[in-house]
Amino acid sequence: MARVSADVRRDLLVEAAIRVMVRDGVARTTTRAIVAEADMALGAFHYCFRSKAELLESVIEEIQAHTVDLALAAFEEGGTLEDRLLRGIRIYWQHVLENPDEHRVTYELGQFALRNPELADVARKQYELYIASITQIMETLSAATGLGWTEPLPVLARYLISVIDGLTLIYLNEGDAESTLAALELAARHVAGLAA
Amino acid sequence: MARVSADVRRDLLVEAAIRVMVRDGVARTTTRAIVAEADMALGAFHYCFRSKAELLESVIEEIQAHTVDLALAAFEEGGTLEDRLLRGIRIYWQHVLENPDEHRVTYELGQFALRNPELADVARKQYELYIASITQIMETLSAATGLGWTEPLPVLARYLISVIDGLTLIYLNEGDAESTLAALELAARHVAGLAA
DNA sequence: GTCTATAGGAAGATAGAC
DNA sequence: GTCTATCTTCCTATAGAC
Repeated sequence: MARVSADVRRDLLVEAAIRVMVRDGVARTTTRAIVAEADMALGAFHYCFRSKAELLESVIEEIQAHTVDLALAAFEEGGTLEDRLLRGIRIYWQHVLENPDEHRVTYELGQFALRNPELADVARKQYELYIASITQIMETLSAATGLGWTEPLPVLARYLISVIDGLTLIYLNEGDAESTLAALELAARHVAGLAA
Repeated sequence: MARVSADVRRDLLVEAAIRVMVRDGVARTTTRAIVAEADMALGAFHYCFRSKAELLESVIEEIQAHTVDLALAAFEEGGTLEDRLLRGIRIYWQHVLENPDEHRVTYELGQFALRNPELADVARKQYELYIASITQIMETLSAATGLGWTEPLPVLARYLISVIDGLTLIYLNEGDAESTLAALELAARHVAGLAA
């Protein structure tokens, strides 16, 4: 590859890594597979990143930003609180149906990071960010509709994330899209009923 | 090690593998680490199991049986439907608090298995078994209290599993035991309210 | 059945010519 | 900055003596 700044190569490698992860799984995403996907020489890897862990940190941050942006966008627009909640859930669900492997990577990366001392902090921050984002969404929803929540927000936020996470995981493992979506909507209506 | 039948060695290796997984994670559970934990020679591995995948299959089945037994036991004994549901949830939660790494292994194994062609079937069956077990528990609960469910059982079963799975995952990643248990009880009471 | 020794390969990381 | 060649380590699996 002709002369390209190391900064640009960093981005190219992060994107290539994500493609490999989505296609082959995190465990098979080796430095060799990444540089092959990015069409670079193996040696290029280590003057762009000090180590593989450093690349993974960038990958996690990239996916994080992408996910949070998607989530915030999904709950935009008006309607009753229940409408907005249901609409957000359906947009999310559509994304899962269309990109199941992308979501699988999220879980794999989380677990991989937690087992790696160099990445454990990043993994914990990932979840904290998700919780903060959902909390923010729920605050926006209640403010926009003038309602309050009958349960503490930290509890509601964890409840909603867990349902979304858990149902996604079930769907990825078992594949019954219909029952899973029905369960998701059941939970969304439950949460909507907790606003008063 | 003195002369021991290959069958006994199989069991010893499965148990050793589980200990290593709980301690070090699935990714670091190599054949070498397993035989070391079981205090056997490396060569012993391959006249007990044809391959590492064959051992992993046994590990998954062992953990499966153990988990289902625990779940069924947790929902025994009498009381109202809500009492029994809450009691079962709390017994489960106690187990998570006391054995977090054991639960982490469940998720890791599931994902590892799904990415491995030789184990993908086993992984799918694992989830089907969990769904069937929860379905059975919910049928027992409604029969014992003379109530029916206002939502289809396949939906309720997936909902309950997802909340349990999702909240466990959040707790393992983030560690707020209090909010997580509160969210778990919120879901349990919601489910109890769906019986009529 | 049981062990030691080793094959055969893939991983992350580096050295050093250009 | 860029590449090829290579170091070192660790993996699964097997061969073959006892």
